[in-house]
Amino acid sequence: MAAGGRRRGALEQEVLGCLAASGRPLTVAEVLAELGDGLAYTTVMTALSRLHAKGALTREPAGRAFAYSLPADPAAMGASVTARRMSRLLDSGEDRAGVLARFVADLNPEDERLLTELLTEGRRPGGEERS
Amino acid sequence: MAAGGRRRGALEQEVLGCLAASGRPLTVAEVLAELGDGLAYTTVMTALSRLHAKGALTREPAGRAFAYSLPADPAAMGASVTARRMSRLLDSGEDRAGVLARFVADLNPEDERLLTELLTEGRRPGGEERS
DNA sequence: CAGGACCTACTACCACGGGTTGTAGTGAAA
DNA sequence: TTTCACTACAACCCGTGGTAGTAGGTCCTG
Repeated sequence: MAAGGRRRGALEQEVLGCLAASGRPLTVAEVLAELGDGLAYTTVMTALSRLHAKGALTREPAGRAFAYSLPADPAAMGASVTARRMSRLLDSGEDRAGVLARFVADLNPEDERLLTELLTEGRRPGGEERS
Repeated sequence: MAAGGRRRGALEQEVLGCLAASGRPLTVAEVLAELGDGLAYTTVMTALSRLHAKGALTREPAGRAFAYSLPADPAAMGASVTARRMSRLLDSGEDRAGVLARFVADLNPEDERLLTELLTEGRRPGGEERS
């Protein structure tokens, strides 16, 4: 980060603000134009891509670009980010089944009920891209 | 950490080594005696307690002390640590159900099958203390 | 058709700060 | 005296986030 660059998280917050103000999916180029800070295209692209990778944004193809948007339910962003982090932890280990077994063992009965429902009735949160 | 203290992770490794060499659960005092480094009781106690808190060790009451031991299957330590980290992530959020729903949505069919089994047949890894 | 614009994935470097770990004291209880 | 939970401080370092270039591919225009 060169002198004069943003504080940690500041760019991401600006990007999120753009998307919230827009109310429709935006491509990297559109966000870049909105920010108007002389940033490199790839800086904004990386920010959007990272936000998507950590579950904070959804994206859909728009021509040969991607258009990024906030989750349908913005309040769900936190849940999505946390879930993705959990998934990454699960992926980082070697004994996947062992991890899952222990994770489940620590759940409370309410959680178990919910999971059972989700797994048996195939309910899924909708509208999010599967990577 | 005062000058001459251990590198990060070294104390934990020594403690784990004690437990592995012993082959039976050890109390803080016993580990302290084994290490024999002039450490404060509470230093060793904190190390053991933290290892337990992150899922690396199990413990059982031994009088008014706790006796710590490696998991029954030492290979399972990694899985236990990862599972605990996942649990802590889940606990850190606000929308528990939303997190779980999204986490499950990202699982592969094999994982789902396993989870379904665990949840419906009540299988649990045995011998570990529930906190 | 060639060149430029646009886009992505990949890569890389740097700053930073939050989480982890070593160390240990205190207070209360047994 | 021993033990635990709680608390606290300092050092460290890994993951995160800002920044941006490169390579390869697609599309559009002159």
